[in-house]
Amino acid sequence: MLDPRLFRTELDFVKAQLARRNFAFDADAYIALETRRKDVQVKTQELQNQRNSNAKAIGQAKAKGEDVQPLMNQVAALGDELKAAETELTRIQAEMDSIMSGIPNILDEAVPAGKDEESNLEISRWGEPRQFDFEAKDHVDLGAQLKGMDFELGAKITGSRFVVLNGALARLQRAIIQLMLNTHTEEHGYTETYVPFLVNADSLRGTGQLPKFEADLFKASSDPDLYLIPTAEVPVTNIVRDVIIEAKELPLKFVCHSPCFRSEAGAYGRDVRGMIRQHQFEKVEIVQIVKPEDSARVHEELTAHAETILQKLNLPYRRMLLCAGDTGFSSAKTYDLEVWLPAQGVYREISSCSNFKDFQARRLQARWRNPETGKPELVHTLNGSGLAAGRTLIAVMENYQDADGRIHIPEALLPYMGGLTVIS
RNA sequence: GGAGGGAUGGCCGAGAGGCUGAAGGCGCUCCCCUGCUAAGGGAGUAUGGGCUUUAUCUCCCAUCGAGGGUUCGAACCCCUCUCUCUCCGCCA
Repeated sequence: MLDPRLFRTELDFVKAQLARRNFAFDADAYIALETRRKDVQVKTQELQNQRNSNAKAIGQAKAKGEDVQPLMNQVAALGDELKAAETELTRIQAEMDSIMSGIPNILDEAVPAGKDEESNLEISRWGEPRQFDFEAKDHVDLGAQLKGMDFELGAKITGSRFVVLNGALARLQRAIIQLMLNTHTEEHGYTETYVPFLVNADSLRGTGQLPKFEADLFKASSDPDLYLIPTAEVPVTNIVRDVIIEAKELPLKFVCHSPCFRSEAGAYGRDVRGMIRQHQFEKVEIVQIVKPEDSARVHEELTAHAETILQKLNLPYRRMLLCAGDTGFSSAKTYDLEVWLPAQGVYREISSCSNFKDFQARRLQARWRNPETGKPELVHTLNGSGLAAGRTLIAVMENYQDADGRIHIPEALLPYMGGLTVIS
């Protein structure tokens, strides 16, 4: 959610910024509605004021034992008018709320123009893609050969885009998760959290998935509606919903491993092969709640925390700054980390690290008490995958394969593999 | 799943149709007192919104778990929902 004051005072700026995202914003309609809101709100509050002072006068007259009938007659007409005004105000506010909650965040100045991933900007590159003296297999072939990755079984049990991992590959994924959790807690100062994987609609509104992106979510048929989390970002960031945090508590740093569930209706036809795009996958998420002045610096740090995992696994990657058209709805600035996948010879997204600034915080009413003003002010929220575990599994398999299709365990994972050094 | 109790400010807790945005206590902040510590005295201490060119104060509106209703007037009465506690049942 953007600051409504920004719309009142700097409408041209807002229009220009939203245009960068190709977001069509009907400023005239907005102004008309806002003008109406102001009129109706002022009128409503005046009527409420009248009602309150009338009621008070009646109360006082009654206490003195005076006849209240003349006063009662006087206020009789007020009720209907007030009710009508209140109804109208509620309707207008709901309409404005619906418009506001559909407007994306304003992009950081550093975000390059562009309509899709073609315009993303490469910031840095780490590691050298390994030269293979044989034809590198992709994770699907490797997984089948090792009898540790079964998509048909996933389809039988549930449906398409689900997988069953078995034996050493299942353990390898767990080892990857362990490495990530231990690194972020022990080296980067994050607090490990365990959260619900089903969340209510308020939580999804808080982080920006609702109302616009319901089609991407799995909804449980319960009363009230609950949704499977698309990322741990949702429950973890909602820890601070409706909370005023003391300045000395900041920054809050959480790391959370969770399964993620994405319906992604309409995504069929893209990345159909293998574990790249599944309805369910494992991810380790890092989240920070910070003072506004710190968020730009923390965004760099948090991205570096995710990069640490790739470096420990010695996986070549590059850091991309997403362009305007590719940056998510709630984000002001996003870095994607893309890992090298040798079978396809491409870099593929394995982490997305975003600075939401106060966009989520405003929806969440997540605030801190600024000691300088003594007032509650919005915090900034950030998060990043640190990393997507399923895709990390793929990357390890493909980058650490040998000519026989065996997987050599990266050194950083050896402590978690119970003595296993090669999966064959 | 069944029966019953509860939800009020940072915390505890009074309040049972009108002068209650809310007694009292604790905590916190500032001031006074004090050689230091302790004790004591005084003042302040919810959030969102509106109006205003902006800011601050005053002012106005809303909020006592959430949403409806009754009423001139609701923390208080009625209905629905959520959460929570106790007991019973079931259970990893």
